[in-house]
Amino acid sequence: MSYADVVIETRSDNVDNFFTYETGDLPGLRVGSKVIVPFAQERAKRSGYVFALHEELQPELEGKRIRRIEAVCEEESLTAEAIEVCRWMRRRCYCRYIDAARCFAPAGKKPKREEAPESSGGKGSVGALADVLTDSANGALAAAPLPVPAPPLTLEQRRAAGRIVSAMEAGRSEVFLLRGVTGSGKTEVYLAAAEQALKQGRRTIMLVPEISLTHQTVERFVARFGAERIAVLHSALTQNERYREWIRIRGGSVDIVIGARSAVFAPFEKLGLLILDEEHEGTYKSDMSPKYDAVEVAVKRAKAAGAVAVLGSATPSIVSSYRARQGLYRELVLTKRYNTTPLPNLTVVDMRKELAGGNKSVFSEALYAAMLDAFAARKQVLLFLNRRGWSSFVSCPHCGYVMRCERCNISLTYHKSDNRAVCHFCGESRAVPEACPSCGAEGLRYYGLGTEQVEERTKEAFPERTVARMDLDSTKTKGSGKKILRDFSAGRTDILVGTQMIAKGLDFDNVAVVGVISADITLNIPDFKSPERTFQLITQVAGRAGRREERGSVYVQTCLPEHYAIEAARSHDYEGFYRSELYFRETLAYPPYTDVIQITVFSEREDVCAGGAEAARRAILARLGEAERPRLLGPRPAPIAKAGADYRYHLYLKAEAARRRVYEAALSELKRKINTDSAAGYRIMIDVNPFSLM
DNA sequence: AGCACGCCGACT
DNA sequence: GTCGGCGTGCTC
Repeated sequence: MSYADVVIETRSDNVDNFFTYETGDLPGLRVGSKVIVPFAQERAKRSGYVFALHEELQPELEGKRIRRIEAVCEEESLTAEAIEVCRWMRRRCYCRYIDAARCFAPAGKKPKREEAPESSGGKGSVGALADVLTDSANGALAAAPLPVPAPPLTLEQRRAAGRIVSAMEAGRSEVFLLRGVTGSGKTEVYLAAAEQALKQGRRTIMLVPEISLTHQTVERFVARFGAERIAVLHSALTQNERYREWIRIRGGSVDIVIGARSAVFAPFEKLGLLILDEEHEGTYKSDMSPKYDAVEVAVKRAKAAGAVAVLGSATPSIVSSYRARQGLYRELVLTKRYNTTPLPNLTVVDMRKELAGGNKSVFSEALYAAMLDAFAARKQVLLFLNRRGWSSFVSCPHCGYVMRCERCNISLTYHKSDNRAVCHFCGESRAVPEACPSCGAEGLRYYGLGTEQVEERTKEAFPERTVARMDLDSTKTKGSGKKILRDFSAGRTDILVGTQMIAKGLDFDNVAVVGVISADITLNIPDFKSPERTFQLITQVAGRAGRREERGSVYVQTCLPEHYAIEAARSHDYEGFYRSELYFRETLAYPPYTDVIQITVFSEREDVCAGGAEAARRAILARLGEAERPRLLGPRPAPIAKAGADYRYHLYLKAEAARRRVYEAALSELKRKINTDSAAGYRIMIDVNPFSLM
């Protein structure tokens, strides 16, 4: 007799194990098969996935009723390699088998009625792709692009591509970390690798942080390989289109999938290559359950599929660089800019000195002068500030009262456009009171800069120039973001003020000056990743200055000019930054030396929640030992994100990377115990290395 | 005794 | 999650 271990489709937290069924003599049944099975006393049949096959019945099941698999659904079945990744995801993400399997399962809904088969591709691929490209900022579009041959590569590019290609030729499953300064031609290396995969009859997954900001990369893949064999997965696809694309990819008529985070689960059978562009980007971390990191999934999937992974960035994450230097990844470096444009000249301006010298304006003297020069030369200027709104907090100058969100306990940002104080965490807003609610004094004051205010100050300082602003608020209506970028690209705007939205991926030809209005905002966020983010953001936004043969200039305004992140960004010194940062990470027990595990306890009742969090803390110490005490932080109440949400408490555990399995065993057991205890009144969630510690 | 209701736990 | 089993307690 032959048996299959099946993971059943269910929403319940209680059911996260294998159920053994007789296979009967179903043709095509294998690990990964989607199957239809009877379950419990239910009338309706359930679906599930085969995780293992065996000939002998497990001894503990002797005497139990063993039922039979009713059918196999071949067209929605997964690969054995996907199942292997699911087993890993369950441990790493503290999710259930079925949650991991659902990531690999067809996205979207099966169309109700089968439509007549469309000729080549269908709207899901080429048509929708054209939509994305025509909507793009620069408007360039490729209707039926003809394959473009590869341009000659530089020596560095050839070397990097050569090492990837030879690993692929030899069938070695390796991970490459490709560090290349902005403009060094990483995309050509990706294309060379994809060409090799194609030559070997294997498929490629290309991940980008956000599809709408990466149309240029997409266009180059389409130009090189043609649209018919490429599927672009993007948010504009409908549920039906999504399903059709999944089937099309699985059916083998696609060689290359390009998409955001979730495309890492694309249902390829002969996967040969995974590319992650801008691998340091936070968008690779899922914000929904299961909270996977697409970089980790890609590395795991490459190993399971015997494929090669290429992680590319100008500023690789500290974790990835560390792994490379531990020998887990091969490091490839591109130091020269493709078109020999020199790196921009970066000046750090000490804003304390400006203030001491009587300059209270938004612009340092140096930035102001550089802007005047740029305009004289008919050039454009980008001004970057990573905070939207008018001012970062509203405070009483008499007693120090600060307006805070009642639910989230974070300070409210004043937005002048709608004259309200807004919580950037939950979105709630309030009018600013006439008098201080604390001491009764009249006249609350606005402190700290936001893009709204920078825009207004810029208009005041340069009244003869046109100024536009691009941030979450100015791009809320559909198409407005694209219009802002089009106007700037076409030269109809002289100055573009914006948040990190303007730092990424966009290529402008005529920008001579980039001003970072205040680098301190990102630097002062109380999160261990803030120096890393600051270094990456400055490096990225600096990459927008100067194109072609002209050298751009960048002015970084800060009150902390001696900070190592600022200093390293100034001298384009990735190595120096890496060394300093690694030292702090080791001293303070942060990644890559540990995993920061966020444990969220939630309940309808605050006292139950607080009690549950305390109980969880004690259970962790009991299970993992008192030695963990200094690595276990909290519990403390979490900011509440949305109306009607449960009360939430956070615990953080800095878990030694070397003992990962020990933590996985202990915490998954704890989670299961609590979440299946119907009397507990609270539940827990676990997020490994969360995007933010808020 | 007969039945409604709610909680518990198994589901292969 | 879902359903049946079973214990409790009310009603006839």
